[in-house]
Amino acid sequence: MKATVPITTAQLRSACSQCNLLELCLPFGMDEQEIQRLDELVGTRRKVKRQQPLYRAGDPFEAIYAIRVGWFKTDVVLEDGREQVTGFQMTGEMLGLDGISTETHSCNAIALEDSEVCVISYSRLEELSREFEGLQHQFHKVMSREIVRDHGVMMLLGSMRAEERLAAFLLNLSQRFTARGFSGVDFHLRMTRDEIGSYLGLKLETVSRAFSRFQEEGMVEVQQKHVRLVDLPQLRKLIQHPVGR
Amino acid sequence: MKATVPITTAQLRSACSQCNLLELCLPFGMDEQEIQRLDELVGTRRKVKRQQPLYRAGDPFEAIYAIRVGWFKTDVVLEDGREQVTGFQMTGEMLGLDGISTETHSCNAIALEDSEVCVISYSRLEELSREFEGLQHQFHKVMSREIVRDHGVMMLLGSMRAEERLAAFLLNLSQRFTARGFSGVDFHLRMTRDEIGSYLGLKLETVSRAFSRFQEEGMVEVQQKHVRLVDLPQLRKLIQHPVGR
DNA sequence: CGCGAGTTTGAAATTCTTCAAGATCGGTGG
DNA sequence: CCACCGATCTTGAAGAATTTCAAACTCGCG
Repeated sequence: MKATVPITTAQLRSACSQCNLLELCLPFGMDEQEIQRLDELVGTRRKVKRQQPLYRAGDPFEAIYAIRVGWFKTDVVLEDGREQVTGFQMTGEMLGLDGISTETHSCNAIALEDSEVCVISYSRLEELSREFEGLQHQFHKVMSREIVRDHGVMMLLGSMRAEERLAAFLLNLSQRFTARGFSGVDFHLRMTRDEIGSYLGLKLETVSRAFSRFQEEGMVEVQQKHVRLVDLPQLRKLIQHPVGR
Repeated sequence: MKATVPITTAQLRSACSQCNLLELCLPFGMDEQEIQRLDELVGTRRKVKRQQPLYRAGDPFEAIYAIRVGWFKTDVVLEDGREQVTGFQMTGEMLGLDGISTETHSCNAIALEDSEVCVISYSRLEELSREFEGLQHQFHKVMSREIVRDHGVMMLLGSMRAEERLAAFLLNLSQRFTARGFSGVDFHLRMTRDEIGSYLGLKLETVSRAFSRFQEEGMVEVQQKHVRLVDLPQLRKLIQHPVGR
């Protein structure tokens, strides 16, 4: 664990105008001047240690969050303890949109590794997006994208079998890593088999077996959390032409 | 099939200010004067016959829709023909939010019975919601509610077994019928077993069997599409205390 | 009255889960 | 530096849930 380096307030304040996540984040589509105004929107950053919550179901909703560095999972927990992971979020992605509807967060957001987020005051965001068409539009797109993503997950959970689900999951990660300039064929999973299983509606053993089968078939190389996608086309085929249906 | 009655343009134009769906729809939270301005937002209504699409995946996105009367399903279809129903929408609910993100609809919206929707120009909605805080806020809530709903469906698909899924589905319908002033214990399903199955990630036979079991246990009375929920508490218990886990 | 779409039911097949036992990894302390 | 620990992961075998296949039934409608 790194020692915490004291930082000044100035450092704590984010500058959207200088952030390299610009195109992935809210400011996309705004002009330079507008983006400068955005700096007032993002009040502070916040660090969240591995396994710690950024927010919890039931917390009052005040802000949404843009991930600067790190990984999170969001999950919903039933009374009887069953957990459903509803998503994994990485650098450049948004968290907290679930809270707008009831002004209370409806899921937990937990850091999968030491992470840092930009805190975006929701009331300020609404104000500013009444002023800037570009911001408004981009924000709506971000919300809509989340809805579309969720439909994809429903497809996965409702219509695919175990190996297809895992293949789809890996391809999705691959695409997101690529979009952020990381390798899309060689990466490190931040989540456990159990968490993947929860997300995919499978038991951890089933996830593990699917990984093993992929490895046997020479599609991926897996060593615990490290994954190498050796045969992307084959993985894609797996989804489009599922065996035996 | 009813004969199409000729209607005047005046009738075709919706008047939000006079609509009895006010509290269920976008205008919620706006004052009277603001709502009058809304009338310019909703250009026209549109009738959609049973089995006909309101929009299809790939269609350019221009408007969102508020259902005045009727029922729809939204679905995503994979290349190999597998269909995943992503939702069932009834009177007072919104359709089309999926299109904002890419300016192209990402799913199909099909009428389950002869229906009628208010067509809400999206660009006008963005304009007006820059002007009216109440409208803006309500619109954001509607989108966020959709996200929360989707998380609920993921929970259902990922963590529940067949009978729990059906129970949750029936309770959800019950609650929505009640919210609209219809009976929440005695209603007519607009969708087939196959569509329910697709939504719940089950085969139609499994849905049918679950219905039969509920009937045997005296929780519901089913006759084809007609459903009577005889023992709501028992149905609720089924979700919270699933058997054998 | 019969047709067809939609539904129900049974029995066999399949997929996934459960239970159980080891294996592996990263980190910790002697 | 190495042995050990807990957490995580893998693998096998048995069991359970769901699907598949097949056949019969029901109901509204022409």
